[in-house]
Amino acid sequence: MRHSFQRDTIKRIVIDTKCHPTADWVYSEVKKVIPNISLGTVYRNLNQLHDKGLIKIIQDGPITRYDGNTMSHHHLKCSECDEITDINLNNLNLKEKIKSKFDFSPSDIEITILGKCNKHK
Amino acid sequence: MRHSFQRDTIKRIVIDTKCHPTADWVYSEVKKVIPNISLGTVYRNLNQLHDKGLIKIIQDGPITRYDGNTMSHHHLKCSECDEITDINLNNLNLKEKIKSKFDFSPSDIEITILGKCNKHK
DNA sequence: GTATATGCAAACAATTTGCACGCCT
DNA sequence: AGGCGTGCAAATTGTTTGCATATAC
Repeated sequence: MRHSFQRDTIKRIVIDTKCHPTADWVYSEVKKVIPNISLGTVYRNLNQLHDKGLIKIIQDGPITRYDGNTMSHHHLKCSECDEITDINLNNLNLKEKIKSKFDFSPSDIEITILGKCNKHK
Repeated sequence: MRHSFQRDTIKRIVIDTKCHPTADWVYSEVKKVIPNISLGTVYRNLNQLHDKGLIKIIQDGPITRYDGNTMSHHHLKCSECDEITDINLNNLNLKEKIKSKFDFSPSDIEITILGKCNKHK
């Protein structure tokens, strides 16, 4: 992967935010730095960064969001404000349970908890 | 919600299959029974059935799939054959853990385990 | 009779792609 | 020099919507 100012900027923006942005949000942010960047370039680079494992994709219903946190983690999603928060759930031991119970070799586990955050309960 | 042969047929097809179908797959199946049904009708009815809680939606990456199993359950997804399997994981007690640990009121938990099924390990 | 449901086609939104040109190495 | 990256616009895909007609109750 060659160097490009566009990709570096996109990567930095995704990693620097906590907001799990959509491609469109990233596009509008990058434009502040590179006004003539194209949306196609944003998509190509987000996909590329994801393919190389440098960012994650999280599916928020039909909406695709990107996540600069590449550590293993899970998500809380508030049904009132739609805010998505990263959480760590260690010691769940789910992979072992799955392996023994279902004859399936787990590689990754995605958990999303829907509910209400402290501002909306 | 009034009776309609279209909706009944769509509902039966989604409930009778284990394959977590896309709207398009449902469309092609319903056409075998109602050849002149329109794709719009399929979408409208799938959404309506979901709104009434009669079927579930599962998000498979950017692809929306429907699930006739309305019981609480989770999913295994094989990265080789893309097959999605329903599983039950009881006694996880995740809601309690979340509630105490994160100041968040969980209403629903979605777990997808990615990995390889017994045919592909 | 009235409201909901349907078929059809157009509209819409999100994402991808083809192409000519530009820039990194 | 050669190939990857970019901007632009068109194409593609998945889903929704407006409208006139048909159907359930």
